[in-house]
Amino acid sequence: VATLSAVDARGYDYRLLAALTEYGAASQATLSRRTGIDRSDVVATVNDLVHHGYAKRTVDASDRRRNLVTVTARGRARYKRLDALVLHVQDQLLEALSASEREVLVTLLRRILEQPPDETDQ
Amino acid sequence: VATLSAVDARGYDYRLLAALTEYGAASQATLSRRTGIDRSDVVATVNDLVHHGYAKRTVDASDRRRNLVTVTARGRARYKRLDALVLHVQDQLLEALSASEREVLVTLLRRILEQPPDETDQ
DNA sequence: CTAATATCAGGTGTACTGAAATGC
DNA sequence: CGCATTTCAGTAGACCTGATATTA
Repeated sequence: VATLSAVDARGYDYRLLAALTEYGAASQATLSRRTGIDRSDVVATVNDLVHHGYAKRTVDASDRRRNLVTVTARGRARYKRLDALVLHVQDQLLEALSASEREVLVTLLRRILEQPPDETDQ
Repeated sequence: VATLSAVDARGYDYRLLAALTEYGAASQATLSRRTGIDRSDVVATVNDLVHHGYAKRTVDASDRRRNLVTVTARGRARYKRLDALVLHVQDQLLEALSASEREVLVTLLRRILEQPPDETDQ
C-alpha cells in the first residue's frame, strides 16, 4: 500500500491494470465483476487511467451502452512496474516463512475465503 | 465489522473497551499505544464512549496534561456483549478449519506480524 | 527550552448506496 | 416494458498529517 503510493498509484489502479492485461479488454461492468471493485469506483479509476494514458475508452459498436476499456502499451509497462513492486513487497512480507509454509498459509486462507457466506440474518 | 455496526459499534469502540477492561484505566496517549489507534481517533472515540456512559474522563492529578480514562460498569457490560459477538463471528469465519488447522494459521500469521519492519527506505 | 499530552481541522483510499440517463 | 450499463453525488469507517495549547 505504502509502496504503491510511493509511485503514485492506488490499489484500484493495480487491480484494474492487472485485470486488463491478464484477461484483456472488457466493458466497465465486466471489469467490476472481475476485480470486485464497485462500478462507481471503476468509472473514476478508468478516468484516471485514461487521463494518464494507461488505457483507452471506446464505445462498443455491438452494444452502445458499453465502454470498451483497452490497455495501452504504456499501461502494460505501468502494470509490469507495479506488479514487480507488489511481488517484491509480498516476498518481504513472507520472508519469515518457508516455501512450504507459504503454501499451507495460502491453502488455509483459501478455505476460509471459499466458505459460502452466512445467511443467518434474515 | 457488519456485526458490530448492527449493534451500533465500531472497531475503535471495541478495541478501546478491550484495552480498558483488560489493561485497566490509562491516559489517552497510553491507550493509543496499547491499541495502535491514532491519538486523534482516540480522542473522538473516547468522546463517544463517555457520551454513552461507557467510560469516564478525569484529569490526572499527578500530571495535569493527562486525561485518565476509566471504564464504567456499563462499559464493562458493553464490552462483554461486543466480545461475545466478535468471538461468535470469528468462530463462523474459521468454521472451515479444524482446531489444529487454526493453530497453524495463527502461528504462521504471528510469524509474519512479528517480523521486524523493513528499513530499506532511508 | 524540550518533550509529552490532548485536541482540532483536514485529507486520503477503500467501499458502498441511490438515482439518473442511455441503450439493449 | 424490464434489464444492463455508465455516470454522478454522496455517505461511511479506518487511517493518517499537520497545527495548536497546555503542562511537565
